[in-house]
Amino acid sequence: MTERHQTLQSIEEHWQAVWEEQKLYKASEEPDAQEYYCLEMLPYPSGRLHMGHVRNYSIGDVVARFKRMKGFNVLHPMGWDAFGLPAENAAIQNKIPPEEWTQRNIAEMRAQLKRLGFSYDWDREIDTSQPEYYRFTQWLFLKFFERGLAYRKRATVNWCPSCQTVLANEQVVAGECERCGTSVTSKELEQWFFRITDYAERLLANLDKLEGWPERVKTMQRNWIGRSEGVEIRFPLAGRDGDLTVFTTRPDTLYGATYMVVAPEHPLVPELIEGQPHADEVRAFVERVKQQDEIVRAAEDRDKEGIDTGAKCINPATGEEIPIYVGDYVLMGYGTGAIMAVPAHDTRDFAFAKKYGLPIRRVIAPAGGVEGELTEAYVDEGIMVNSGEYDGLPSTEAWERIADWLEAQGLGRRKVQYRLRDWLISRQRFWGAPIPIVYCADCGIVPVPEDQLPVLLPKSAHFEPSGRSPLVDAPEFVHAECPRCGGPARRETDTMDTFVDSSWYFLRYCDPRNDKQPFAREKADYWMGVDQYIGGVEHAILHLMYARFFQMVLYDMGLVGVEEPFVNLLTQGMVLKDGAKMSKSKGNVVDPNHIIEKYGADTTRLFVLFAAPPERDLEWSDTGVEGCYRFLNRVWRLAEEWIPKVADVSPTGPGTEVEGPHHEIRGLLHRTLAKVTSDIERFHLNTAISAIMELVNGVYAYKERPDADPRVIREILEHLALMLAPFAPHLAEEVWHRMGMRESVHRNPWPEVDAKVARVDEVTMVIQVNGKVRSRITVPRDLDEESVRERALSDPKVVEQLNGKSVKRVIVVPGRLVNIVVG
RNA sequence: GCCGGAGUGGCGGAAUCGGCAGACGCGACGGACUCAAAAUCCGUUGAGGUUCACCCCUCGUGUGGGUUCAAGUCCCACCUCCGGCACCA
Repeated sequence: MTERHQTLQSIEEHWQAVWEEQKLYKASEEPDAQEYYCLEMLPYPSGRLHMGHVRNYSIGDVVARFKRMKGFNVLHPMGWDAFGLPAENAAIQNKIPPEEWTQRNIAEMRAQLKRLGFSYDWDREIDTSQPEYYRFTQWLFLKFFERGLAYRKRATVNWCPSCQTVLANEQVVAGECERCGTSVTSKELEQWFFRITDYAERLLANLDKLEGWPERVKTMQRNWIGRSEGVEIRFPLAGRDGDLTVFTTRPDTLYGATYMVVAPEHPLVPELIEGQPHADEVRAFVERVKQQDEIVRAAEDRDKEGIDTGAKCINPATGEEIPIYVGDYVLMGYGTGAIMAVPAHDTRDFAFAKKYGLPIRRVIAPAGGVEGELTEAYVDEGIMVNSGEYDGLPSTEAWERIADWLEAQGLGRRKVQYRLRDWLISRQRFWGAPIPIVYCADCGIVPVPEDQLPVLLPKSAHFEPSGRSPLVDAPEFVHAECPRCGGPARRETDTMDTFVDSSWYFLRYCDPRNDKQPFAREKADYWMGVDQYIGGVEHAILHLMYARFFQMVLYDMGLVGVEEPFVNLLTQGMVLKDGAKMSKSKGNVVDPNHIIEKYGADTTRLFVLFAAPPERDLEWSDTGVEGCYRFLNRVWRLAEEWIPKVADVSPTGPGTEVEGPHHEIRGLLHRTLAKVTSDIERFHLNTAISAIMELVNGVYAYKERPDADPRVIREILEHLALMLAPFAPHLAEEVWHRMGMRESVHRNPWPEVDAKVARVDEVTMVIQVNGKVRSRITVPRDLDEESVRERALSDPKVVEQLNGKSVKRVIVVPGRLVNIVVG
């Protein structure tokens, strides 16, 4: 093993050097060529690549190399999502500046990517933490600000006590910090937001147009956006002015609203309890609920709690006075923070009404009629009852009629409600793009003028976590001059969420060295949208929705010509070991470096492509890697043995006729080529590889024939190099050159299938009797149905099976099977 | 609870349209080469049955029904696992 291993190693490093020197993968805008933008999600420079990266980038590299050979002008870039917390944590722990730590990691990981031989255009490499990049992140912030899409407000926000910063809703997963897993608490703070909710409808509607996206991801985004149609209804307060507005998706149940519930944080609460006998108790309850953790309050099977405010309002449909409760199951963050409670037809209201002895009135009867007392809420559609003039109507119709009536009375209006919240983008951290804003005592919030960008991060800062940005303690950063009045001013010390950086990087790749603009429109027009985007499904909501939002805003600003950034999306599965995701805490991490060292880049890549289809999770297997290594060596030995013998031979090809076994092996070659081509196109990379393996197995048998035709073997070797090029680029290149080729195999066009050669002349057809396989016959491919039928019926095994029974029916599937139905 | 995806040999996985279930790889077993081993090459390998002299039979794709000449694939009901959302009114 060691000697051969040495050879493969030196092959890889040799070709990597050659490719780099020749800038083989450099992309430029060529108006006449068909462009293809192949993009993989850029990594965070955490230190070293993990197997998930290797898998992601191996898949992308197959696509890029294949499309290049197919004649496309391919853009295949790579860069670094280099801002982020780990760098700052490293600074705190090891006293290394974040910049230095980050650059060190980038250097390491870049070397790993190069060692794996991925076909990136390194001249387009970007680093989001460099001023050349983040000045335009800041520029885009200013544009958002100009358009009213970036704004500041005081709000209850998610706070991660460990990261010491606020988080966007999307970054809270099951009540925990997406990054570190710490339970998230809430804080009331003044923060910067992006008005993504303005785009909720478009973000949702456009999903239907994204035919190249997995249904799964689209569903996740739809759920996240959470559109629902309903009516906002004003309930007049009893015995005083004012009213309480609620949002409901069930106006048809209005007659069944027997009480109201408001969120503890609802602004009307103090007013409602003013002068009420139990005001102090209500106040105490509200305080207690507010203290509770978000997660505790949102916990699944938690008993709902509430208290009567003493205030009442009037149900506009029935004219009844109904009580107003404060309840912990109503959230201030959704709708109006108040609900009309219909216990008969809502499970939550039902539980609450039971607990506090509130009236339950059925207003919708199931189709089968009403029997007995309600034991649980009836939430389905039905026929209206106890609803005045609407009785007897189907509830769906009453929905519309009641909504009409409310609108006519000025008591309500139809409304579309979204679950999506605005994107909280400010972070109380150092290692991010500073928000380009200055606070002036006289002028207020003043944007930094474009010509003063970038707002640079100071060279040094104190990184002890304090719950506020380390920038606060960097006086040279904080002290500023007001751009408007020239007076003393204070610079914004929060930095931007790193998801802002990665929401437009794919545009920067189109024009990465532009120092005047984020990118030139014509370059973006040439390359965008991304023809194939590849990454982990964990970004289904976060990154993929933010990036879509950015693209839409930029589209509205006229900076780009397409509304959606990613035409086709492939979400790759995780890399598992022993059935679990690789993680340091489980101690099941396989370091790509070790595998590359032991087997080389080609083997490493081949294994992650072969062991599972890209979309599925991949179970790591050491012996599986061995198998791939064996296969590549098998190819290598075949080449070593035969290249000397075919050096001066011209290969068989279009127009050459060979017969018998020679024709057969050529047939296998061309059928393999057809399968590999279509398999790559539909991302069945594992079966593409297995097809090549089968071909190699076939050639191993063929080459042992005393009459093996060198011309045929030459044709096979050439095609083998071409087919392997996307999967094992180094070995393919070596074999290719050893056959005397001058140009790179990666510059060669993808070969064409010779359909005539690929076609099989004889096919084996299965003969079934009553659906059970009883025999097989070999027939000429195009034999007509009648003859097939005759041959099948006269087959000895079939005759034996028929044995006097009468043939009722014969089904012939051309080229496949015959089914004889007997009685 | 709602939404999405998946259940196939000892293991990873194949099977474009409803048409030979288990391609390819791993593992295992047997053989060749070798003084021996490694490497390599060649075979066998779903389970059970049968004089496996390679012929043949039965069963078999999570479970139970169904449609069909024919079902891993389509339909109905259910079970298990994974992912997302979850007091969203």
